[in-house]
Amino acid sequence: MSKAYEPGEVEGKWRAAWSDSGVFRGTPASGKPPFSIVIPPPNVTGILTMGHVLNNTLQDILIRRKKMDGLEVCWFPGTDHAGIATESKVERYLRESEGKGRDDLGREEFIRRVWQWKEDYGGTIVRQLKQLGTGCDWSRERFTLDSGLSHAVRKVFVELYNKGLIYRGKRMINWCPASKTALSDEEVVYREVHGYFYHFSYPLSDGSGALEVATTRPETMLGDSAVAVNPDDQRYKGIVGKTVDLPLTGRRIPVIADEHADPEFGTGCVKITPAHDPNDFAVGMRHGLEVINVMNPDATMNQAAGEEFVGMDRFECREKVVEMMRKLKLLVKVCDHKHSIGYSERGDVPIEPRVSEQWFVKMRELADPAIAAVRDGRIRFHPERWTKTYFHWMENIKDWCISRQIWWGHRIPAWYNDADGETYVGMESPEDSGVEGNWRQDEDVLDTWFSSWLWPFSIMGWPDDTEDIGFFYPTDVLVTGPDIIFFWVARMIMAGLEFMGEAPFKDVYFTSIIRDDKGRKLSKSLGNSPDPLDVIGKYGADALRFSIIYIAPMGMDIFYSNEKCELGRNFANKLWNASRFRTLHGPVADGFEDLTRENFHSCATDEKWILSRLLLTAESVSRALDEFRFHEAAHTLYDFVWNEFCDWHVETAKVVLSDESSRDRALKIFDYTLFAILKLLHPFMPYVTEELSHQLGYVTDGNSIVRHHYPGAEIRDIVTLDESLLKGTNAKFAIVRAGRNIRASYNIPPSKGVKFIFKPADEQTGAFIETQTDSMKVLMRADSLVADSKFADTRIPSSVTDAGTLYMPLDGLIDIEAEKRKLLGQQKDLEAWIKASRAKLSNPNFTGKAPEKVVSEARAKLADMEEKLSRVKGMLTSLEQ
RNA sequence: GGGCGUAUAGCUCAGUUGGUUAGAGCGCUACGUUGACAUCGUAGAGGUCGUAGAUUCGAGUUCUACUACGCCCA
Repeated sequence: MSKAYEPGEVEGKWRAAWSDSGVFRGTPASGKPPFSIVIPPPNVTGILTMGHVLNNTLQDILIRRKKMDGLEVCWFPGTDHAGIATESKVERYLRESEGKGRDDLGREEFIRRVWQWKEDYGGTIVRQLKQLGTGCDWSRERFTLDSGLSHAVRKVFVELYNKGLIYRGKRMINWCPASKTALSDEEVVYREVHGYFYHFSYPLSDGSGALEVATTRPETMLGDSAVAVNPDDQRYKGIVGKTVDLPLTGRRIPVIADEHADPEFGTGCVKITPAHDPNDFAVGMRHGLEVINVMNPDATMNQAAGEEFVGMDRFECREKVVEMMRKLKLLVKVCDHKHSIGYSERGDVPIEPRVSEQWFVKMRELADPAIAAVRDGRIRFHPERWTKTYFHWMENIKDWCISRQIWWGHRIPAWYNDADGETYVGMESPEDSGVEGNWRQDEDVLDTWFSSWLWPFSIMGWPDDTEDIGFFYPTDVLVTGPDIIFFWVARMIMAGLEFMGEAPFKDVYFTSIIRDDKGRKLSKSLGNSPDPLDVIGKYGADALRFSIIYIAPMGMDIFYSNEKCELGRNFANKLWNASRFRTLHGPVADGFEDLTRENFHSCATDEKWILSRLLLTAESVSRALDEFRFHEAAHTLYDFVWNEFCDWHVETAKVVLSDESSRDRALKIFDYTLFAILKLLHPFMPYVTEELSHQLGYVTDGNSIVRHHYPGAEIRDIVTLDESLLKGTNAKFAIVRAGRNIRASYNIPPSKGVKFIFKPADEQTGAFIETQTDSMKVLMRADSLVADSKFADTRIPSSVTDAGTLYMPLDGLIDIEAEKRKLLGQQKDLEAWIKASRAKLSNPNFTGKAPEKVVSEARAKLADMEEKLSRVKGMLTSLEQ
């Protein structure tokens, strides 16, 4: 074995082996209980991000662990067509490469090009996921535009339409002028911006004065159809019913009374632009006002805005309007104003509220069962607090605008007969269904999420009654980011309940959000998103996986930097070298996997200790994983491997391994423990654990560690836990540390052997330590270590520990002052402790009200400390002489 | 404006149902390294747990208010 772990050489080999052996292929008829996960489908145009790394590592941990638990696991992978994102990305590409846009090519040709692009570049993220080591069932990979999934989309559309839950209507929607399509409310992101309040004066037509209105969007005045005042506003009592001459337009518009006008706000007069503001639209509906749309779909001004504004961009027009009003002396004032405005998530421009005819899903009816499913615990969120966000959204849910004015996606299965105004909605076209008439299909496609919300069952072949659905639906866990709780999680729950009659998953784990080490969100434009493939190249996939889980606390943001992967790399290397140590002692021990309780009883104390610690670690890891505390499981394993197995067991094993009479047993215990460690770590670090289990001979050629059982409570069938043994071993380690400490403070080189004398604090400890001197001598690099309960303090270097006092007699070598300083420090600490402890124990409230156990422990501890203090004082006295 | 979250060592974070004088990793300091590992070892320095109250025999942990920062919704 090489001196250091080289991930590059190992990863490709096992990736191919896992794929060739079909170890992750789910088999419905296996007779084992199922465990399934559907991947949150990444955008087909995307490349792997750190967010994907975290999310998919977590899923892989679940999958591999459940596989090792003996379940029939299946992880369904696939990609999402990502309508607007993909369409604009490919269009940009086409414009750059051949100077042609969407409209130059026409619908059919453009779609053909997008498919071509998808074939050429769309597999990138899938290849990258494989590099991460994900145990997906790639034979079941799906794409949201596959024919089966498209069939499911049409089926759902038709069913909901027939139930009256999908309707078409003219509503005010969020319009993205960049992508020129409608968006759902969820695709609008609000941003705080510095803007201005422009105060305009609108002259009353009868010449009796003017009304002052304020607006943040002067250009919309060209579409005003009224000025509203509050009906209770005394100031304007006599004015309601009059008209004003709308400047710049030559139009005359009414003054109306409506609750929408807030008397407290500004002048109490508000201009009403029904075509360009959702609130104004509602006012317009109430009062039957004209809806005057003054903009084109790209947010340039149209004919209705007036001849001199036609073709201007809305922001350019804003300046011109303000300038013209100023010249007319109708601009009263301009004030700074901070407010939040909606931006298109995709187009990154302010959205334009726009009245248009769109398709909607009525959500109320679908939401209620979905609320109930989370409320009654059929679905559990982790961390639980996300249910609050979920409930709040679900309880105030609005209808979902699902039509998009783009070409890449599922075309809406609705046809119109212009002759008679009929609408036909069906799985197939009216022609194919034998419906007479002259039909044209709706030009629009559906929101991408309208296919994503079916993912957990469309991926399994729905609406056909497939074997996969029977066995793997509902899935077990969903792992995703909290940022798509509305877009995806909530809607999937609704769809699952509506179409399958059963929630699509039982547990939802919301991942942390990854930020850079300065706390900023990772983004392409900031250039602060590390490429996971570079990281894998530099540190290895296992290092990246382990590090990111290790630093990802549940429900909190992660501050990530590539350097943090050193932790995982060093850990993989540590594991590698512990294994390398093992290979230097010969081949794998016979029957190492079948340890019995009899074997355990014949073990050395150090071996009993490591097996006991292994048992407790395995149980704790299993518990943590059951409760989705991945980060805690990673910490538990890291600490056990590094601080217990490597620091202590490997060192003590050197003693028993060098003795012929204990060597075979020692190898067997070592192999049992090391293999258990590799199995426990496998879900986190699949490559290095697979490699090492083969190199060490724990797993045979052609097999995989993932087919071996995940260690857990069954270790109790072998190990008998013994509190006094665990406690004694801790004392032993404390004494070893004390010995190393004395050596270090006197600069004794490791090559120089020394003698130690140990004076135990009590008989029990003394008896235990006497049985441990062989291994302790090695750990302390001592020529001799004797336990002597009668040893009298003298002027020699020493260290006072809870378990007893350790002396290192070395001719003529003692720094009296340093020893005294050390002891005086200890004395001070002990006296402070004892004082506080006595005060506590002399308080009748404490002894009377605290649990008996706490009081007796405090008394025992005080006695120990007093005993230790007397030893420290004794040492000091002897030094004074 | 409403909701959620966070605040513990220089940095990033652990800290179970309240019960020893609060821990880890990284960084830092000193020493060391011919046998698994310099991607390492041994030892060490470093914190009045955001502020102010309350409950309690006892609060990093529970409650209230406040401050700061972050996120979501309108």
